[in-house]
Amino acid sequence: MDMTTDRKPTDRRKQVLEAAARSFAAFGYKATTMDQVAKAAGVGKGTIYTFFANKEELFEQIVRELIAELKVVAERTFDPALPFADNLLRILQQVLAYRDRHGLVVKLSQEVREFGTPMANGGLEAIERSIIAYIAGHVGEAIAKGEVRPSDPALTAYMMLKMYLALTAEGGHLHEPLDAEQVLAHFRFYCLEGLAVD
Amino acid sequence: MDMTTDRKPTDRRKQVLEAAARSFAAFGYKATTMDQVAKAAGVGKGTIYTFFANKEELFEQIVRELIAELKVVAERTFDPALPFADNLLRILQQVLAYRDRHGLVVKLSQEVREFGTPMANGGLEAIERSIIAYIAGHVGEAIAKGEVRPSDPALTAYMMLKMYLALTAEGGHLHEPLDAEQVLAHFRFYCLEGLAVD
DNA sequence: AAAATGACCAAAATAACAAAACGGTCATTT
DNA sequence: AAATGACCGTTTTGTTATTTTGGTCATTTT
Repeated sequence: MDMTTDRKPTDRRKQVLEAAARSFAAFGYKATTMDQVAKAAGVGKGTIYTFFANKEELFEQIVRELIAELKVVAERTFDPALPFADNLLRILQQVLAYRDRHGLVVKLSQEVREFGTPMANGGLEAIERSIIAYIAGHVGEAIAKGEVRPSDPALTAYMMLKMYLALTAEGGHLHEPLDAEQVLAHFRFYCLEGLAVD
Repeated sequence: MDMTTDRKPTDRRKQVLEAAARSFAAFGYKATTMDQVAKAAGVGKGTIYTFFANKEELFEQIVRELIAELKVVAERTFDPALPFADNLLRILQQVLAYRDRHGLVVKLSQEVREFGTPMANGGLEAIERSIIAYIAGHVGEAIAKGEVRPSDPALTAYMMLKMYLALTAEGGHLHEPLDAEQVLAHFRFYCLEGLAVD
């Protein structure tokens, strides 16, 4: 019997997790207090500590759940019938769009920019690492199938994410923003085809 | 007669510039005071304001000088006989190495990380923009000569810088550091040749 | 007369201190 | 046995006093 997924009449653990998820997304890591989470979850503060050793572990669990959601989005987007490049573009687009619309990620990004909260930064890095690891898996498969030239899958996945982000958000004031179509076209150009003449 | 380059027995303007350059490099923008610069330059504080309207203009002049130095390094590295790809790699390597060894850039980077000083950030962005603009010029020429496939030179230069930085510094904890040779090989692979199979 | 200066000022940064809020514990209650 | 909230040492925040800073300008120096 799995004690973590079990639905009791009053599932206090789930209540805590849901209240914490809402609070971290609304106020960020630093401004979320354990008293607040306890009140929102309708449990005593001490109860939280029967499930989670401390605030950090509670937060890490919330981040783990978000990463699992991202994986679901990615798996739903992946189509084995499509060529690697199309899957890559579709997955990057879907996963990053989901990520950027997710309240928790938006709030944590703001918190890192504004206060540099180490925990918030750690959470965002964990999310980024999981995206890279997921892409790296597909890159590895594509290499095995001979769809792309051999390389270190992890490094290639990292470079792809960085390039995609450079074309979309991060560029900021250094180049005028590109619409979705332009981003896809440029990503194909820079990352897949290369600049060299034939 | 050029009053700015003229060498008088006591060239106060130059004294101020040199003292300011040393101070900004040693203490950053915020922690450099005008009293300190005046003392180090051996002039009265009021004298600084006969040459520069305020602290910001003095700082901007120092940054302009650094950018000019970077341009000299780049021009010295550029070899018209070499193919575009080789020049690009050499220039990126030389310019970024010079930049990263320059006390002012190192200190300003630390200041931005630690305090987010807007002026320090603005200075670093000006340096980055000037590097991109310089590379863009060479990209434009390479396109005209048919050495690389057509594209927006400014965007391409921006992407090249981002990729190079992703392979060297910025990667940080997300991939193990690569030595100079590996960086060059990977940069060629990702940026110039592309991932697509022939 | 022109250039240079440093005492001076309002505004901003910092230090010092008091008060409030925080994460985490545990004796007590349910 | 599970849940709780009053409680505790520590950290964070709010407040005020003090210092420092960028910039000016009447005076001095050249």
